[in-house]
Amino acid sequence: MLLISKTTPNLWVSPPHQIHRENSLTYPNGFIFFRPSSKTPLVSSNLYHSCATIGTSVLPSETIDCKITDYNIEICRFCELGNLRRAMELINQSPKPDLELRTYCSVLQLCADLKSIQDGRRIHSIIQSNDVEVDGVLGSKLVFMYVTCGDLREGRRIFDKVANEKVFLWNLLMNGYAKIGNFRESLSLFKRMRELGVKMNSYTFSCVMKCYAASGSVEEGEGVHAYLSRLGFGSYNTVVNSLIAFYFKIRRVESARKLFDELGDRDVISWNSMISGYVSNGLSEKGLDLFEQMLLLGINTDLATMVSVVAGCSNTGMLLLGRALHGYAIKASFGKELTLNNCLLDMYSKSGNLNSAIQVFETMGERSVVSWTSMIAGYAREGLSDMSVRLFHEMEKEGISPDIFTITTILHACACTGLLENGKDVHNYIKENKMQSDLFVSNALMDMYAKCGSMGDAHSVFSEMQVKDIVSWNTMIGGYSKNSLPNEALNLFVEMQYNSKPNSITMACILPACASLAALERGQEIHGHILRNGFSLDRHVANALVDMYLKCGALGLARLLFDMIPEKDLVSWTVMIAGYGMHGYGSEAIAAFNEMRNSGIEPDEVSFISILYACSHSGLLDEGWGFFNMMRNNCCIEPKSEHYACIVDLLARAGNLSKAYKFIKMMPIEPDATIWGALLCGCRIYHDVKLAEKVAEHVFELEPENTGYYVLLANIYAEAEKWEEVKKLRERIGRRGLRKNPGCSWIEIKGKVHIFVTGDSSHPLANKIELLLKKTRTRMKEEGHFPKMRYALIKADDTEKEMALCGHSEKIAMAFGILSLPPGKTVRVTKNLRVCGDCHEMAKFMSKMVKRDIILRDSNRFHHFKDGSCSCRGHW
DNA sequence: GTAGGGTTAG
Repeated sequence: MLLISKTTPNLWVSPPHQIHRENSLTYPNGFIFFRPSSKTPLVSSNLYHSCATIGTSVLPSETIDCKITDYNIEICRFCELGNLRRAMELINQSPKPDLELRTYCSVLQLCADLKSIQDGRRIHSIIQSNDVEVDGVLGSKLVFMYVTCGDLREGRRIFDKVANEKVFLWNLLMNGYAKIGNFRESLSLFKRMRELGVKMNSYTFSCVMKCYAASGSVEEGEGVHAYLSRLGFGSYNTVVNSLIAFYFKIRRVESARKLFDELGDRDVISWNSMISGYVSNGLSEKGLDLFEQMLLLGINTDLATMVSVVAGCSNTGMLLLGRALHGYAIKASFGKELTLNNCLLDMYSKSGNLNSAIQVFETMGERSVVSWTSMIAGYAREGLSDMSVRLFHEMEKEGISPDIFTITTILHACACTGLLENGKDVHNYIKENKMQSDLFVSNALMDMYAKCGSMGDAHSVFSEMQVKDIVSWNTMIGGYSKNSLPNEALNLFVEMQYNSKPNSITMACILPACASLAALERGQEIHGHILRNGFSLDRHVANALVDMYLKCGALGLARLLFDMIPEKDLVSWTVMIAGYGMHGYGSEAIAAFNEMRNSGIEPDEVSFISILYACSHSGLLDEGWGFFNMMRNNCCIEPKSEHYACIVDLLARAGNLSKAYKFIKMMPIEPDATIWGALLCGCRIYHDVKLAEKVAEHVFELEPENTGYYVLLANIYAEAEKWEEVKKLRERIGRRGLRKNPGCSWIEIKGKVHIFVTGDSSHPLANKIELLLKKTRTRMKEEGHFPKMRYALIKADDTEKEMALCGHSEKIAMAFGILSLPPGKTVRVTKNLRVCGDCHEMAKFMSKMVKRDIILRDSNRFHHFKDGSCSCRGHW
């Protein structure tokens, strides 16, 4: 037996005797589905058109006698037969003053039925030229004709003139406005009705509730609900159906359910409203349960049922049921229905069956903008953004104009794979078609620029937006955070609070900014905000908090928060493992990794990067190799350049420089600058100038603009006192017009960030800082620690070198921290580059001398200095 | 003579 429903499987596969055979279809796989009702819009409108055509053929024009005595009777006869062409011909032939009111009415009715606005206008002008008074029944007919044919403006003009008390016309206009999305006008007509005391009916209330649902007006909607109940319309199923849709729209699922439960005569629309309501409120399972009940109760289903159920299938990943419905739809001749095909296409693409989606797309007869958009989204979902872009151009060639959904989808596709140039083309399209006023479009545009790393462009979109919502702010803040512009992120976060109330997503966006600055106090402030607003239950927020504390050096606090996460996901574990790694707790990282696997969570490629880095920061060579092999052999994850870089790093740090070199040469992928860079770092640690030169050439070729690598090689030369080579390299950097990224360190004290650059003497406490550093140096010498001259990097005598060493920014920041913070408080310093060896020595000594912990975060990892030693144990 | 439910998204 085949199971589709997880909840009540046996109900889906009923034995044949339990159902009404004449009303069902049985499939070889055991599925049984009821036939839908025959009511489909397509069939009924076709039927109408066929009748009109028959009218023409039965009464060809030759059979009409030219000597007609009563034109009115003849015209009305043609109208009854639906032959508008002949009716119009006769009107043109007839002596105008003879035409009667009922004749005008009949022709106008037919014009409305056949949606022939030209003929309708012609009749209107005949009426005007004959000076017939437009009032009462004729006025109504004209309004009816214009509104039905889509000329709402002219219909409204006549409506206002004839001052109608007929509820039918009010309803007609209200619905006309609702259909074109002008809910405000529709509702203002409703208010006018109330003022004038026009007697309302169920049509009025259905329309009004639809408008409130669309505009999301909660209080007004509830008010009208109470009003219509008082008037006794609370039991009309058309009214209740629209109330159900209203409550689902404002996400009051329980209220909708209650109305449905209390509704006496439910029809297929009531059921469909419930199913689609559940599906669009993220409760697809409940929607599918109702569908099941519908089948069991033998209630007819129609196209709309199919559409909602297919949408429910794609949300719950119940592809098996979806496929069965697809087969059924074809047999029930829904196979050509555009909406259903769009739904099926979306279902296949969301469930990862791009090929099935393509098949639906290729075979569907009619394609709308929705079909194209779903297909573009489908390719983007699979990471095939190039295909998305291609399809976008193709649809334009086919004459289908992209709408705002298409635009946001194609922007998302560009964002996913960093297609900045294509994204800019879309931006031009947006400008040409004046779509930038749409909030979704502008938000997607900013997101695209942010993901492509172009924050300048993102900001110009942001600043030009007339209306911003919370998504706009979050996108910008998150963009700055991810693009290493934490100060911009924090500034914008402050500005945001004057305009919009932050939500949990804002928190997850701003925390990485605190993390990258190691701004612990700012981070703690935001943590307070999170607690006060109850955002701590959000998974993303909880993970971002742990990450922030880890990167601010508060490992213990981070672990505490990590332990408090009730359901740790892959991200939580990966963050924690990486945290242990950067703090030098390799074995704890390994323990966490194993704990994660024991709890049933399988590592992905990112968690392997974390664990491999943890191994390299603790010098755990064998363990690192173990994880690298586990990844390839047990987890079948193909290593990427980051993983190879970790292994090179591990080998190089352990001193296996030539092995690392051979490893790079044997890699199945082309090594990038990071991989060679890892080996270059190793060359520095083991002072291998010869290999360094060879490696550096690879690096310079791959990333000629990255000054960090030139500086690294310059340092290797300087440490070997090859001053001539240092000079040459400096010249080479100068020729390329490159400037060295200046080293700087910062420390946060009482919420204020103090930044120091190399040789900084601008600080008010500069003298005291210098004094403390000199005192420390003297004490160090007394105890036999001499300055590491090779780190001075300039050719000078020892006194000058000593002075240059003292000027390193991390030393100044540490000394300032010791002077400014109360005794016993941990000094936390962050540096944008790697810590220098001499500073590292001095930090160890200082921690013992002034009896306090110093935590230094450099660009690579954390160093906890305590009682004269460092947590890195030389692995850095 | 009118209506109520149906697909695409940040």
